[in-house]
Amino acid sequence: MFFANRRDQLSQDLTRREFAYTRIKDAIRNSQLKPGEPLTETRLSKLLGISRTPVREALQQLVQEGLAESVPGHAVTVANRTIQDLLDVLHIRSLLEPEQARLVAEAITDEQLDALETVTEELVRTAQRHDLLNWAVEDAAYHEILKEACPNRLLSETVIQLKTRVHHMANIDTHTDPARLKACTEEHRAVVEALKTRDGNLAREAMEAHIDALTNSLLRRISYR
Amino acid sequence: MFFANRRDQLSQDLTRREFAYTRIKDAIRNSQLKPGEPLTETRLSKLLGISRTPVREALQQLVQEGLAESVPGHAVTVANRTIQDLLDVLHIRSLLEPEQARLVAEAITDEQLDALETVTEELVRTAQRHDLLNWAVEDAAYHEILKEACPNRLLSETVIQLKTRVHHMANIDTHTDPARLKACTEEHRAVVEALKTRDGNLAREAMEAHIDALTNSLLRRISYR
DNA sequence: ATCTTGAAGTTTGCATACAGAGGGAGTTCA
DNA sequence: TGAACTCCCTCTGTATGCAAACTTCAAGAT
Repeated sequence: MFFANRRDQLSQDLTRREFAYTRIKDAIRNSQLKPGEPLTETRLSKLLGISRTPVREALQQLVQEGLAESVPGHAVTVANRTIQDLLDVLHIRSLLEPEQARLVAEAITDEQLDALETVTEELVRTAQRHDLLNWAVEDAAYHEILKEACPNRLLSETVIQLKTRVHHMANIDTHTDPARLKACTEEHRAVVEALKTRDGNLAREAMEAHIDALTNSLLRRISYR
Repeated sequence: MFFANRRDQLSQDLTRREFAYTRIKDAIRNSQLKPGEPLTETRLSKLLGISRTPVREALQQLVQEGLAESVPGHAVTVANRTIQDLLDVLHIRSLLEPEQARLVAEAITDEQLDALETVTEELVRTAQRHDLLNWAVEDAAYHEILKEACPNRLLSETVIQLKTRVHHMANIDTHTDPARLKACTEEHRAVVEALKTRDGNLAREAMEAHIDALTNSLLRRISYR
């Protein structure tokens, strides 16, 4: 159901809009809300126990982030992404993330490196248990650190935005394959190792290798069908 | 004033939200609304002759596009962009647009090439009159065609989004310099010429040269201060 | 059989009402 | 003089009401 736990429903320092936003977004991500499904304002507002106004604003945000689609004067629906969308995102990431890695390598602080180290260890641990949920959490933390360490914030934000756009496809993404998940984690670690040297080119190459691996894994998966 | 002309105020096939959005966006672009200025919902709704609801939604959209900023529980303000923001955008564009040009070169149709040709002629004409307003319109049309012709739509949309993010800085951008405006137009034409050959590498290089020129012009301008 | 029409019930888009948060002026107290 | 408090006013966040648009579905027309 939409709310297994009502405890955090309206925790003090969260506006109703933010509350609705995170709930609906999570529901899309874990496929409780399926692609193409109409997101009726009244239905959601009843489910969430709030009025239509904040729900409506949350939906607008989701549409702008590409997680939902809207035809004016018509119900908002959950976005129906394709494999091609995933490939498109990867293509853009292959242009942005290596450069991001390069910039980060030349600007990262020791504290940030330590933080990355910790996150990487968590990635390894969650990958071993095949704990996809927490792996994704750590992956987000990883990107968050890169964002903080990158002199070009907009670049990092763009990367994150692109990732969230197709995040609800994680199930058909490479991460369902346990072997691939571990390999992916190793690639993350390789990037961190490169960052440690503060050699921009090394970091760029490590990130390139990572995105290439993601892409190839996806392509291989497609060709199997 | 906010509305020199009331004639198109609520033209039939435009929702009030879209109406508010374009009006406020235009006002930000031409500096009728200045950076840091608070965008009070009631004030705007009175100015626009509509209620707070669609204004509020328009503001939300502007915030997500980076043209405005919002502190929760506080008025939305016009974003205060810096030269560094402009440079950051150019850096990202330098990663994306050459690749976009490459993809377009390999997929563009004859009709789209014709359309680009027409737009380019308009760019030349407006540049000669130093008609910045219409030049910007044609530039948008130019990018719109590239978007249509690019197999990776998301890539094109990302580029457009990045451009709009700093579009209201056009005044301190390179375009205030007449010579630079003409040069810029020539670079556009060079890209189109390259696209005509349908040679991906040629198009990529032409676009690279264009972004580099933009960046260098901006850097030169900064160093003068 | 297919297209048109139309009436009922949803659903969106917008307006408006209201409560609580925030900011500022003036006043009190140290 | 300056700090803190209070009252007032404005503004945001949210709820709700209402009309127009849209969907659906079935009856009627071609």
